[in-house]
Amino acid sequence: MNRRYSIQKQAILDALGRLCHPTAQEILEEIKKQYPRISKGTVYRNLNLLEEDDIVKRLFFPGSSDRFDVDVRQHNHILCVRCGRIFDLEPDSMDNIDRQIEQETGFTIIKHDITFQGACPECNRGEHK
Amino acid sequence: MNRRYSIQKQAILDALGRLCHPTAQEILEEIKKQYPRISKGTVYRNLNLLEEDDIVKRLFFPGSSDRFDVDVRQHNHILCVRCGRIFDLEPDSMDNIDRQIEQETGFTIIKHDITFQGACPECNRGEHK
DNA sequence: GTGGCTGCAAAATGTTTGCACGGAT
DNA sequence: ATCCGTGCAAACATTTTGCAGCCAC
Repeated sequence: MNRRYSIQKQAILDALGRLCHPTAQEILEEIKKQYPRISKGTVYRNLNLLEEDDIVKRLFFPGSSDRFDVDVRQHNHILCVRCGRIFDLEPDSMDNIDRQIEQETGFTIIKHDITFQGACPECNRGEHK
Repeated sequence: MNRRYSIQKQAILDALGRLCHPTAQEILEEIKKQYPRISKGTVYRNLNLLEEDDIVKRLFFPGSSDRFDVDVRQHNHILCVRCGRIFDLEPDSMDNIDRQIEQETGFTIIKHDITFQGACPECNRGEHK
C-alpha cells in the first residue's frame, strides 16, 4: 500500500492549516470553495489515512463530531462554553499526570484525552455577549 | 413538566446498576430480556432526561458511542486497550488539575472529561491474552 | 497495466423526532 | 380531562463502503 500524494490530500492539509480544529464537514466546505467537486468520502478517507500516518491528530469533543488538528504532539484542549472557541494547552502542562495515574492504578498509560470546559478570559471580562 | 417515574425509567436505572458503563444499545438489550417491547426511542429519551436531572452521567469515549454511569460524581475513567474494560478513577485524584489550568490560562473551569488509555495491571501480567 | 485514489451513491451507525395511543394523576 | 410517557417508524447526522473510472507510476 504505497500512499500517494494527491491534490485532494494536499487540499485537506491546507484547509487544516487555515481552520481551527475543524470537523470533517468544515474541511469539506472549505475545500469546495476551490475544488467544488471534491467528495465527502474522499475527505473522510484521507483524514483516516493522515491520522494513521500520524500527520494529523483526531480530537474528541463531547457532543460534537470529530475534529482534526495538524499539531500531532500530545497536547490537550479547552473549550469555552460561551464563545465556543477551542484553545490549545501547552503540551507539557500535564506531563506528570500520566505518571501519577500509573502510580495510583498500576496501569501502563499509553495516552490520554482531556477536554476542559469553562469560560475563557475574554468571556469572563464580558467581551463576548 | 412534572416528571413521572415509569416502569421503563426504573428498568433503565436497574440495568445501569447491573452493567458497567454501558452504551444505550447495551442498556436496551439488557432491558429487552425482561421487557421485550421496550423501544430504542424510550431508552434514549429516558437517558437524556436522567442526565438532565443529574441522576446519570454521560461518558465520552473516543471512537465509541456514549456510555452512561450511575455514579454522577466528577470522576474520570481509564480504558484498558487490551481487555477493553473501563475502570473508575478516584473522584479526588485530579482535584488540583482544574486549579492548575485556571492559573495557566485565566479560564474559569466548569468541568473536564479525561479518558486515559493503557494496559491494566492484569493485562500487564499477561493474564488476559 | 497495476494499484491507489477519485466522485458518487448507498449503506451503516448512532441518535432524535413525529405521531397516535394509553395510563397515571 | 390533562399531560406525560410509550412503541413504532421515519428522519437525521455522521461516517464508512462498494463500485466503476481515472491517473500516476
